[in-house]
Formats: sequence, C-alpha cells, structure tokens
Amino acid sequence: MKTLIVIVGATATGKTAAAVQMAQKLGTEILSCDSRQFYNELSIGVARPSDDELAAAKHHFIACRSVAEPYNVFEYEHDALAVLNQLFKSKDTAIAVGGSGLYVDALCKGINLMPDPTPELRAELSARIAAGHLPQLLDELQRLDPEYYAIVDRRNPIRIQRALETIYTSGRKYSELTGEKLPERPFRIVKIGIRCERNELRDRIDRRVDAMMQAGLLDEVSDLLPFRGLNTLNTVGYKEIFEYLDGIKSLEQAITEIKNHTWQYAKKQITWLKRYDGISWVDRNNFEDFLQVFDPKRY
RNA sequence: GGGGAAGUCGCAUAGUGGCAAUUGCAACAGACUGUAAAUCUGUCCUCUUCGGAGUUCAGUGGUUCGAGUCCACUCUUCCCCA
Repeated sequence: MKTLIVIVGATATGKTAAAVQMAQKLGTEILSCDSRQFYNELSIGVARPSDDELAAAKHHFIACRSVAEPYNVFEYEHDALAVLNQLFKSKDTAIAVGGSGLYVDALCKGINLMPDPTPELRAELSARIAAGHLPQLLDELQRLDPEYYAIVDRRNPIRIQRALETIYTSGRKYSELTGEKLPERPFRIVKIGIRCERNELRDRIDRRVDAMMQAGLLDEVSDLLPFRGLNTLNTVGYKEIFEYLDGIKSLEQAITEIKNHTWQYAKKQITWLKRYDGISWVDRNNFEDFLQVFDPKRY
C-alpha cells in the first residue's frame, strides 16, 4: 500500500529542511500544506523553501497561485489528491509538509464538500455582521440548524456567517453536511512531528525574523501594498509592516510584533496538533539520526 | 538653590471619596469542517471546596463610616528657572 508521510510541527522548527531530506532519501516529491506558501507574491515573509531546497526535491503547491485568486481548502484537497494519485503511480511514498492544520486535515481526512455561496450572499451576510446584526443571524441559525447552533462559538462571526451561507445556498443544514461520513483515504498516512524545545524555538523565530528583514522583507511587503485589503495578506510579517509603512508604528516595533505574533502562531499550531493521534515525534536536533534509520513500512 | 508635574497589577493606560481597581499590549490555556499565519474564547495580585477569603495603587502617618482618590512628611522620577 502506498504511504503518505506527513511532516507536521510548529513554524520555524525546520519542517521544510526535514521534508527535503526525507524526499531525497525516499526519492519522492513534496506536497506543501501551507496556506500562505501557495502564493507567488509571498516569499520571504512566509519562509518559502529556498531555491536550493526547491531544486533538491520537487515541490507541489508552492507559489502556485497569485494572491489575487485565493485558494481554498476544497480546491486544495481536490488538487492534492490528484497530485498524489499521479505520484503514487510511480512511487510508493509521498511527503506532505506544512503548518496549516486545516489543510493538513483536508489532505489526511478529507473535508465535506459544500457549495459556493454567491458573492452577493457573502457580501450581504458580512454587511449585516458589520452593522451589528449578529444577534439576528444567530436567531436565523437557531431556527434553521438548531444542532449546529447548539455547538457553534456564537461569538465568532465568521463561524456564523459560514454556516448561514452554506445553509442558504445548499438548502440543507450545515450540521448535516459536516456530519456526512468521509471516505477512507486509499493510502496509509504516517505522521511525523518535528519538535523543538520552547526556548530554542523562540530563539529560532527571533533569528528567522531578523533574517527575513535582512533578506528584504520590507521591499516584498511594500510591493504588496495594492493588495493589502485581501485576507491573504492579513498575515504575520505583512500586517505589521503595513502599519509601519502607514507610519502607525516604528520599524523596530513592527519587528518585535512579528516575532511575538509568530510565537503566538507557533503555539496555536502546537495546540492544533494535540488533536491528532499517532504522531511520531522527533526532536529537530535528532532528525538526521532519525532519518538514517527511518523506514516508512515500519510505521 | 527656586518653581512645577508625576509615581496604579510585566509594560503602557483609566480612575479625583464606595474599587481587587478600566483599557490595550505581552504572557498562559483553549476552540476550529470554504477567510485558518485567519477568526474566536477563557485566565492573567495571592489562596480557593469557585460560593468566596486575604493582601494591594512609591513609603509612613493622618482626616473619614469608608482613601488609589483628601492632608502632612519622606523617598524616587521628569520638566522649567538658576
């Protein structure tokens, strides 16, 4: 049976390098599960793999889209399965690596397909929320899908909006759609978690942010000014520098915030990973030793 | 040496007689099925059987039923004149 090796872990733990080494050892290719590395215009700030790394192993889903045409989990799942299908014709293993939990989930477990809301519907719901009408939306949700209403985070507008827009466009309950059983993947999944001691990770994050600045993050972000309204650019490393460019804060403040926010993101990722069973954890400093003896068949 | 302003829970900030005390940041924990590096929640003086209990607003003393808030002195910081 074919095996997908999924490398997970917090940001800045060295997942990218680990995946490349793994790919070289196994002679296979890499699928990225990173919701920001999809974008062509985002490079330094999202720690895209270096040219050398990209040359060392074939990567999919890196810089494959423009920020002007955002990707989403459904498309991603569909495309990723297609890539895997193709890849497994000639290889026994494939590697997935990335820090976006939802995308890792979509790839490993799948995601219930839901219809596209029309832009008008989405805009209308957003407008109602912006106008402070969340309570009315909650009433609608309670009436149309009491099961989901009972468990949603009612203070999170995005959740409410999402549920309502799918209810209105599908004519079915959101809880019904998410409750449908997902088919098993036709391949084995082996999860490898890269771990890094807290202080070391903090330090690595700080140094990586400094390195990004040296590599020209400021220019990268300046060039993206025209797109700053897009959610895709509501991203650590970009939003802070936009504020610097606005004159709202000093460059030093912006850099400190990027470091803090990256740390907060890393912790969020670690929290997310607690939901997975069966991750084989390996300390980043022992990865090479681990790889020496690693045999996917034994996991 | 003279005059003025100020010291609040890690940092910043609100509070001029009823306060364990506002807000932001940071920190810590958590949620997550089409925005996911997004969005949202809880904790954040100490102890707690989560009902409360005990100590707080530079320090000491005082006025008051009651003081972060008023008064006196002390310490510290900043600004202006010398």
